[in-house]
Amino acid sequence: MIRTRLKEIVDDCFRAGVRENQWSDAAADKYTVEVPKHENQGDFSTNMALVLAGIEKKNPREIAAQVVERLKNVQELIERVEIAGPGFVNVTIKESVWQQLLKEIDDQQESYGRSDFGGNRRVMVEFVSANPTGPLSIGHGRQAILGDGIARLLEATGHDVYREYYYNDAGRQMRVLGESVRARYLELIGRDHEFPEDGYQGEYIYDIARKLVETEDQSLADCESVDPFKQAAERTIFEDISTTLKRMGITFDNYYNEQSLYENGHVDSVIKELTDKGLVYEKDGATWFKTTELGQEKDRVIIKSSGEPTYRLPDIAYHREKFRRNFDWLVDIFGSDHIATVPDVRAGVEALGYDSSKITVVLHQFVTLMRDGKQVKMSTRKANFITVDELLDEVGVDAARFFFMMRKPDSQLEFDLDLATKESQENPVYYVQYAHARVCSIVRQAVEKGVALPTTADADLSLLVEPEEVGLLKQMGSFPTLIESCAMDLEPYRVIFYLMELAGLFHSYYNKHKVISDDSALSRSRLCLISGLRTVFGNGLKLVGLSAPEKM
RNA sequence: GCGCCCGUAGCUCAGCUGGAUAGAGCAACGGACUUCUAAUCCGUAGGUCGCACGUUCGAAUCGUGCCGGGCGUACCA
Repeated sequence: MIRTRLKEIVDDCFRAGVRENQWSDAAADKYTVEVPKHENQGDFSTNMALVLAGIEKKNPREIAAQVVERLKNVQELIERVEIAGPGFVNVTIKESVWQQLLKEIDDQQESYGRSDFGGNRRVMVEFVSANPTGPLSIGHGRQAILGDGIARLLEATGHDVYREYYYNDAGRQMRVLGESVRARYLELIGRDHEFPEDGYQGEYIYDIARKLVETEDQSLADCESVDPFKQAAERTIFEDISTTLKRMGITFDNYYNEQSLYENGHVDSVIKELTDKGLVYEKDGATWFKTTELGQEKDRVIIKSSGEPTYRLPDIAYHREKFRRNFDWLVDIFGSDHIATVPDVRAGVEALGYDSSKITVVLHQFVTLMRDGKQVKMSTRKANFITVDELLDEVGVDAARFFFMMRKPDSQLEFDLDLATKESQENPVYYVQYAHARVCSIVRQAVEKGVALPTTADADLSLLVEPEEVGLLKQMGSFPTLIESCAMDLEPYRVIFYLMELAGLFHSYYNKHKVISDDSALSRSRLCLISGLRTVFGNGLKLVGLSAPEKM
């Protein structure tokens, strides 16, 4: 990676300055090497002189001059070094360095952009985790794509990723679900029934009940327990959910259920341990967790006076199990409505002797669905919501993935159905895919015209001197760095922005320059560039789970 | 009330953890297909970065206080 190599050179320069008492080493690790905003500011820029000047109380431009003197003598990589603005040192890289990048891409192919910097660390990504009370909603869709994007990034950077889906099958929600199914079942067989006040009203409840009538006939009419209804609902709904997820290309290594935490005694043992540590007490018939002793504002109920635990308790037990299962890093993807559980879980595992800093929580904001310029209001219980399945029917998998991933998690996501449905033009999904298809088309043309596809060895890469070509090379060269930083920050949306930018550069280039021409030497060089682009577009698209069509 | 997130072009959003002249896409307007796919390109226009102080060589970015929106603040998950 070119930036990394340059950073090493700049670091050497810094250390040499320290050795010769030009400056102290107080600025070590404080300065950066970055890509500047404007084109006339070189390929990379370091703020070392500015940082040093702040510490040493010296004139930044004077220090910059010293930095320049040192870098000037470096033969490797560097074409030109200059001082700019308040004291930036701008470095221009030799064109040949960019051109040689194509060899690297050619060698690495599918693995260009991948790295092993994760060191095979075992990381669990927990996401979706929707309770099986109904079809996946739009909000779950965002989470599914976000979590999957994060998982893919971590895989690409050498982490050992385990995807897990956690669901609550023990609580009140599922009981209400079972009661809702029972009511519909009784209704269908013509018995008296009372629909629960806060029951689930969706049409899918009838479907489940209808199935029960088919398989069980009237045998459940006088059944005391809701369990058969609950189980039937859970089974059917889960089938639906996993079908939907598969449609989006998402699979899990494991589904973990709350019930098992009770069956295996994990919940009890959490209570016991916390009690032993004096962090639990009884009040008003409920059991409380002394979170105030762990830095929070108030204590929290972990077992209700009814005897049922609150969500906190199994959540803590579950996270302790994650630690016990020997993961090095726990990534939780939650909707922002679940934010309240985060401090409780952290406090809980911390109290149980685990290092909560190994948990990273990615919270994402809500999705608002827009149709005809107006917001579509939704509620799961009332069942007037658009499911992920319906969305996929309407806009397709690629558009759904693209739109869900396009925004940073902190922002509310406005999903414009009209825009995503549009088959063309304004729809940004096609912009990137079209770039890939175009690249593939050029390759096809070359083959048809009998132009042998060159390897980087038998092309003169020094012919790639057009500004658009060098610009493309630079963008292609930053791909591996980008993937690493996206993975580290758990931000798949930036991959989308990168690809859009690369596509923009390519489309401009395409409109201005001909790849296959009478000049066979030039054609060969440009075909190498095109072939590199195909690799980067293909790798990038696949990395975020989008298809890379060869024709459109 | 308190906690977290958001506020940047008419709309939807970037802005790489404090840098150099504020960036895209869409919408608007004007151009480019006998030439590797026009699902594309080129150009024009569009801004008190919510407001006000503060921190410093330098702030959209950091701090404080307001304003506006979202989500929490359950013996719901």
